Amino acid sequence: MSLRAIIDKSLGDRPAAKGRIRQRQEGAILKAAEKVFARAGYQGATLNEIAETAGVPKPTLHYYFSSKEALYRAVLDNILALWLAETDTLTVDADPAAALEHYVRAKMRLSAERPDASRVFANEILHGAGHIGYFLRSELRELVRDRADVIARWVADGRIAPVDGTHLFFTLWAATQTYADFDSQICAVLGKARQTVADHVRATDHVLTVVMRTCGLPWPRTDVPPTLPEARHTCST
Amino acid sequence: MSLRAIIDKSLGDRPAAKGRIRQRQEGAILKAAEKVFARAGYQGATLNEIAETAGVPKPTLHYYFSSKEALYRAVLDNILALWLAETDTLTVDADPAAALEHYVRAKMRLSAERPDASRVFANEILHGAGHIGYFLRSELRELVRDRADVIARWVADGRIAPVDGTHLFFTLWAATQTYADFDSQICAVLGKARQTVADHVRATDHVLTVVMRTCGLPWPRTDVPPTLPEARHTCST
DNA sequence: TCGGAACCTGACTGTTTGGTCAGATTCCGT
DNA sequence: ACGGAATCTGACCAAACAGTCAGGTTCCGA
Repeated sequence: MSLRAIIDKSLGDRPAAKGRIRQRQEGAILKAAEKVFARAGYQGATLNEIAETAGVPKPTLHYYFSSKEALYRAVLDNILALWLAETDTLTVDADPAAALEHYVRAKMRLSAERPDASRVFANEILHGAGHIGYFLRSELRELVRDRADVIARWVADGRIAPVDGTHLFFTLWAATQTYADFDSQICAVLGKARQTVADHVRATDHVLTVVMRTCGLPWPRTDVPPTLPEARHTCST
Repeated sequence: MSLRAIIDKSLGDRPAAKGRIRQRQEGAILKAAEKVFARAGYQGATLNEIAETAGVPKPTLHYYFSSKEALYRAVLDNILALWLAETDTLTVDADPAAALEHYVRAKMRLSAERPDASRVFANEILHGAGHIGYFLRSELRELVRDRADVIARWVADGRIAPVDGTHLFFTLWAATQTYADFDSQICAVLGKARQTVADHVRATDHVLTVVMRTCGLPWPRTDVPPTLPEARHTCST
C-alpha cells in the first residue's frame, strides 16, 4: 500500500482532484492555515487571520472547509505524509552509516525547509495528539517497530554499538525537530535574529556526530568520498 | 546574585510573602493554571477551567491575578527558575562524566516529575517565546555561554571528545524534554497508556548512553561504584 | 470584642469567535 | 450564447470569552 493510500485510509478519504479553481484556492488556504496554526496553535489561530493571510473573505474558507476543525485536519494530513517519509533507506541490508546519515540529513532538511509543518505537528503532540492519536498508535508505531527491528539486527550483527532502536528514534526526532520547534530559543541562545544556512550546516554536523558516535560509527565517514554539498535551503523563520 | 533575585529582576518583582490565606490560594491557583496551560496552551486555556480546577469561582482568580496574562507570567516565573537549575556541577574542575551524568539525570527527573512545567515552557518557546524572549536572550544565553566554555575547555584538555558545547545543550534539552513534551507520541509508539517508572529508567539510560558516547566517555562508568537507585518518581500523565 | 483590612462571589458586560445564509457573480461544457 | 453548476461574499447570529463590580463575609491585630 502506498504511503498516500495509508494516510488516506487512516484519515478518511477526501474527494480527489477537483476543479482547477478549487485546487488553487484549497492550496492557498492550506498554506495560510499552516502558517497561522504554527504561530498560534489550534485554539489561538482565528479563521479571520487565516482568511486574511490567504487573501480571501472568511466565508470562502467555509466554502472549501466545513469547519475550523476540518481545515486543521487537512493541514495535519499533509504534514503526516512528510513525517513517515525518508525511512526507506533504513533496511537491514543497508550500510548503517550511510542510511543513518541519509535519514538525519532528511530530518534536518525538513526542519529547515518546513518549520511551520514541524511546529504544527509539535503543537498537536504537545497538547495530547487528540486529532492524530490513531495515526501515532497505528502507522507510526508500526513504522518505528519495523525500523527498531532493523537497528536491533544491526546491533546483533555487530555492525553498530548496542543501542535501543526505539529510543534512538525519540532522540533523533527530538534533536532534529528542536531546530524548528524551538527556533526562538536557539536564535536567542545563538544571539541571532534567525538561523542562517551556516548554522544549519553546523547543527546538521553536530546531530550527525551525536548519532554516529552513539552507534559507534566512524565520523566523519572515511570509507566514502565526502557527500556533495547540500541543496540550498530556506532557513528563514 | 541569587537565582531567585535574577528571575525577580528580569520579570519584575511581585510583592513577597503575603498573608497565610493568600499564599495558599495563590499556590492552588498557580498549580491549577500550570496544569490547564500545559494541556491547552495559553490561548486554549480558559479562566473558567482554571478556576474550576483550582476549586474557586472565577472572580477569585482576578482577585489574586489581575489578568490571564499576569497569571500566565506567574506560572512561567516558577518554571524559569527550574530551568536554570542543576547546572552548577558543570565546571571546568569537575569530572566530565560525573557532571554530565548528574545534569542529564536532573533533566530527566524534571521531565518525569514536572511534565506540565516542561509543556508550558515548550509551548511558550514553540509559539515564539513572546513572554520570555528577554529571559532567553539574557539569563539563558549567558548560562549556555558559560557552560559551553566549560565543554570547550574539557575538549581542549582532551578530557572529552570534540563536540560543540552549545549544540550539545540543544541536543541534551531536546532529548530529555521530549519525554515530557511529546509524551503522547512516546506512549503511542510504546503502546502504553502512560510511561512507567521502568520506561523512565530505560529512557534515562538511553539518553546517558547518547551523551556519554557523544563525549567519548566510558559508559556505564567503570571507575566508580554504581549510583544509588533513583528516587521514586511520579511518572503519571 | 471591635473595626478596618483582606478575602470572596453572583450577576453582569463588551468583545471576539466560529459559523450561517441568501443572493450575486463567474465558470465552462454543450 | 446559453444554463446549470461552481464559486464567492456582505451581513448577520449565538456562544464563549476575559474582565468588572457592588456588596457580602471572614480574618486578625489591638
